[in-house]
Amino acid sequence: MRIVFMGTPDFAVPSLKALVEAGHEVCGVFTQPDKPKNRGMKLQQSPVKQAALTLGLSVYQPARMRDGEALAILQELRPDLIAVAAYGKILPVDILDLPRLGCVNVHSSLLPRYRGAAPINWAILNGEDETGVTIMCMAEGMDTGDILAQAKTPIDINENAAQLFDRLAELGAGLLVETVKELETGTASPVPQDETLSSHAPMLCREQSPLDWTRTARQLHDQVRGLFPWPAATTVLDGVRCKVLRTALPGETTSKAPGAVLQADKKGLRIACGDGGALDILELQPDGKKAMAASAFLLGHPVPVGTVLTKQE
RNA sequence: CGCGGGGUGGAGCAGUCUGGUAGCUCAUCGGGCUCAUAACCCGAAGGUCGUCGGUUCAAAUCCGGCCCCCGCAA
Repeated sequence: MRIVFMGTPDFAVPSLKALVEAGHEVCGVFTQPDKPKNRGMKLQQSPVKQAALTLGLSVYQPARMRDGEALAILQELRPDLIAVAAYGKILPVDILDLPRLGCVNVHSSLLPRYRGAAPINWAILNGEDETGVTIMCMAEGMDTGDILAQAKTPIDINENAAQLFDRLAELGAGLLVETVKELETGTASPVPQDETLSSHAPMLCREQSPLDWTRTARQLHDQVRGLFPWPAATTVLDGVRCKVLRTALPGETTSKAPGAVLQADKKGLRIACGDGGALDILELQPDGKKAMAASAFLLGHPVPVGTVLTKQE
């Protein structure tokens, strides 16, 4: 089948590779234009672009989808299907209607729940114990199209967003290939989404980073793994802002005030939380430094037991 | 030239402003204590202070070039 693939970040790469490996003719890959990013503002290619070039595929990077140029390219490519995974651009109707078999999207949640930009993170932030991927027909609304296929997966209590990202990217890639096969044979059966169950997962922002120790131990743990690796949960230790990269729930209860340091030595760093629970900080990253074990940080930064951490904006 | 922090024994830091014996905590090794120990006590090993050059009687420290790591912003 002739397929145009549209995607940008790492999440989309497995889907692109899977389509190629399944023997489909990926006649074009759309991805966001190279943008100046990172330290030094160097021009950076998207992960999908890099993968596409490695695979020897044609790459297109239109700045706009609505000015007719993108449509002209697609008319030239004459795809049977457009497969989209985290492309980052809204497709206008004339593009959605172009391919014979339409446009399908890989979305990393169990729609209609967690529509939007950051479904994986929000699933963890909300303490979900299950999530999944959805392949859907693309419609004009944000992630509102009919569902073609879904696959569920449990979320481990200690799994972070980056790990779940990787797993869902693979899960989505496999499901995409299966669904494309069904579309090819005409056995696909689209099911409308139940609007009453829909929820939204907006883009993450830095304001979500500071840990508020009056929250429950579980909520704080979810915040740490849900925001990993970006923007990451943060707290201030010995006057240094630190990203909190990995935590554990020791199951201990305490009567100490929320934010109180219960233990700070080579065995670990344990903080009292709002529900009388406690949270172990295992790994952190001070500003300007590399990630390190919490016990290593303590060797050079005294944090006396009894210190009370407060939420810092 | 987007803004900023940093590179000191294996780890995390101090020392740099105000040049003059390289220090702290932990880890490691040896010994001791103990029913025992990741605990405690005693002792030891381990560093051309990122790199190249300059100034100086003397440079981790002052000056200049280069390499590398990281945060912010996008």
